[in-house]
Amino acid sequence: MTTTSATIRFIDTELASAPDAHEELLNRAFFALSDPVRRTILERLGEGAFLVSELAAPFDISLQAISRHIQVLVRAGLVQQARTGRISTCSLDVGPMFAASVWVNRYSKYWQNQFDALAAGLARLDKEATRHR
Amino acid sequence: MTTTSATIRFIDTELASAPDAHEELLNRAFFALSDPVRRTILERLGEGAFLVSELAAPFDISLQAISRHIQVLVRAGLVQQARTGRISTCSLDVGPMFAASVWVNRYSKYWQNQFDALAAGLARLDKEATRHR
DNA sequence: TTGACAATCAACAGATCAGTTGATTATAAA
DNA sequence: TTTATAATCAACTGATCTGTTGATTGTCAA
Repeated sequence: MTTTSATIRFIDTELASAPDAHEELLNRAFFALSDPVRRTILERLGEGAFLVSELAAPFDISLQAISRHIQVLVRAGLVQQARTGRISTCSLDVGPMFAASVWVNRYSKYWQNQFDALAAGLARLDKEATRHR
Repeated sequence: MTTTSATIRFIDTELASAPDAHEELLNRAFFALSDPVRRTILERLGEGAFLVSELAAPFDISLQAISRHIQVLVRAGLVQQARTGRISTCSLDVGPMFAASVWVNRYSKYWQNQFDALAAGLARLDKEATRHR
């Protein structure tokens, strides 16, 4: 390593003091994942660390726009930035992605038995409809 | 079953004709998941089928707002609605959620070796920095 | 020192989002 | 038939998103 680099970690005091910080991070993680440009950036970062300008190169939009996309990813905790002088190295932090995966995967069990749940729900609604009659 | 019910499936012709329909569905699924109200609705639907008014009851916002939240979920393919008369039964469709899970879980392998990737990326950047010198 | 480069900041325009209230449609009940 | 209910539609407001261009900061190179 030629230069010391201070890792920039996003510290959101408002977020840290909130009672449901985890939920807010889920909001940001899912929102960050809802844009194809940001997903492509994440895919790229899966291969290793890249500069902002390198990440921006494949896209037709301005460097400033890409910089702000990266800021969204940083605020979601998905990406870390380490500035060394004038360059900023971006790398993946899959922690929040793991949290998103955990949330989504709670539904995988319903994948096989959703018909049972649907049937049960319909039966309950039928009973309610009868009660109203 | 007391009444025949026509299952309403969202057919987006613009989406169907697009070359990257799958990517657009991912956009919508992740965006739909980025709101805590919509996630709560999905959690509830994991237990079975519910009416729109039942889903709206726990929230402090208007029924119209909840109705539009559900529309977002339907457009993402996460929820199906079956109208029988004046009532609309909502149920879960975990297909797009499964797709989102697949996308996210591609990164689980980087969870263990991200340090190697980061190290490799930094080494490459070091080489590039040397080349520029 | 001067100039080029990486990256971010700032201000703006257009689009979308999330909530509201009021009107409307369609069914069930009195 | 009249009335109440379930749900959506329509129009509006304030906030947020995404892109742009122009200016600014900080570092490296000539």
